[in-house]
Amino acid sequence: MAAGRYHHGDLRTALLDAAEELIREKGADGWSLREASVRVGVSPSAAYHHFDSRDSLMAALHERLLVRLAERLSRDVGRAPEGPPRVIAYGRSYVRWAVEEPAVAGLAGGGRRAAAVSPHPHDVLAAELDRLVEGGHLPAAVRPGAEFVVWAAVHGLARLVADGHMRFDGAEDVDRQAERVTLAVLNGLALEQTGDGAWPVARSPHTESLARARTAPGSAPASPRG
Amino acid sequence: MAAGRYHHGDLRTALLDAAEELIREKGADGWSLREASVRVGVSPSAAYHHFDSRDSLMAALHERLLVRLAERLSRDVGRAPEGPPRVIAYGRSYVRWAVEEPAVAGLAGGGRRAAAVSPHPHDVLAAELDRLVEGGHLPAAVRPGAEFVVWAAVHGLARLVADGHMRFDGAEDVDRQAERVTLAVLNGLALEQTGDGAWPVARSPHTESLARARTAPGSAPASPRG
DNA sequence: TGTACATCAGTGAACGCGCGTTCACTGATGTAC
DNA sequence: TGTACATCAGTGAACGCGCGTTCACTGATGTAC
Repeated sequence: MAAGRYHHGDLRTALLDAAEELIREKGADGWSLREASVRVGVSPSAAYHHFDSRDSLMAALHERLLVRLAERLSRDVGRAPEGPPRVIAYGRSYVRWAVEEPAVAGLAGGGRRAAAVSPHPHDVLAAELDRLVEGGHLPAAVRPGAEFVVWAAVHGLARLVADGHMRFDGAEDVDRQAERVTLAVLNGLALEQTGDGAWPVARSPHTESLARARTAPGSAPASPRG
Repeated sequence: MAAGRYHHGDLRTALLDAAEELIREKGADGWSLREASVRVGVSPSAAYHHFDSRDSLMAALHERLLVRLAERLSRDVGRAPEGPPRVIAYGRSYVRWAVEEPAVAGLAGGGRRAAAVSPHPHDVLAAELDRLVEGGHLPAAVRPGAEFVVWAAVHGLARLVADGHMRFDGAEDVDRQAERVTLAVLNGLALEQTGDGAWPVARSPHTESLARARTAPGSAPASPRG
């Protein structure tokens, strides 16, 4: 909209869109500030009124993608019936996303650390596992850290399929594999005999920023419930 | 060795070593033909007597890393007692590798497809699952495609830890998480009620090249048992 | 409603950089006789 | 054992490229009066 105007209107968003599009077309490293600028129809220096650097555009894009993934996951989980099927829907949704947008998912999975963003994929999964415990589908004793077990399994399948290391005949078979993996992990978790030492519980940039916000609520950079 | 000689002796290997070292230092994309050449002490054009292009050096390096991983996995699996502990050792070994060499593991896990190489990580895992069935630790009915379930789980943990998305206090906790994930998947697989439709079985570049070799044994580009 | 002016969000030329790759070349090696 | 010569594996200069970033600038916007 509004082509030919001197002021773009929402160049920040437009640049993020262009970068995302380029990533979709050419892979996670296939975009540049210059090319995104060209695509938006703006000079390469214009971006610097909205981002400090290429890296900070990247970080902003990463946050956007994370939120979008989380929204997609909640939507799909919300449509599933109560109990294990909800977590299975999570797995299916996560893997589908990676299959549909392999390069974008590669970015999101890359070496970049996520800010405290809301909604966050981790929170969506954690909430579902809590429900599973409440509903009596998962022993409370195995709950600590369980989201990191499910995440690992689901993420691994997503990446392997997205990178072409694992191939299936059609999207339905990918769905079924996602179901198999998620269900196996869920059933395996339910079987754990948890002694006193239990298992270690991972931390992630996201859980740590939540913990930080809990410790010093006033200075939280972005509240978990926006 | 033999510095100052006009002919290097084994420039091909030296370039692969330098590229690997650079990747270890600066990440999977942090190396260039030029910088590797400088490090070896050779002009940037010398590489072209050994590789067609930057990409073909990358492919050669990728093969080397895959073989090295497979050797490491077999070694660690071989040291474990019979039964499930062997597969758990596989998971632990795979994840340790990713933690110790995150950038290198990132390369190996990247968008690149593996050639038919021997030994291959897939074969090591598949053989262990076969043993599990033989030993009565896993129902034969769930065996088809089981390696792709275990692989997904283990690979996901490896990548998440390597990328800093999941953090633990020390290597021991990473080991334990690898054990937890692998064991959960194994137990979950054992519980599967397999109907007639069963689950889809994935293919990978490696399994496909094995299948190709089986179909036309004469023309196999690289035999699975060198 | 009209004007002055600060601020905002663009332009476009230029910078230095490191890259993969090519080319004509040359020094070292090894084989044939 | 010695020489001629093909082949192999280097050199180093040059290429064109696209990149992120900077700079002095200018056009558009919006606020104060």
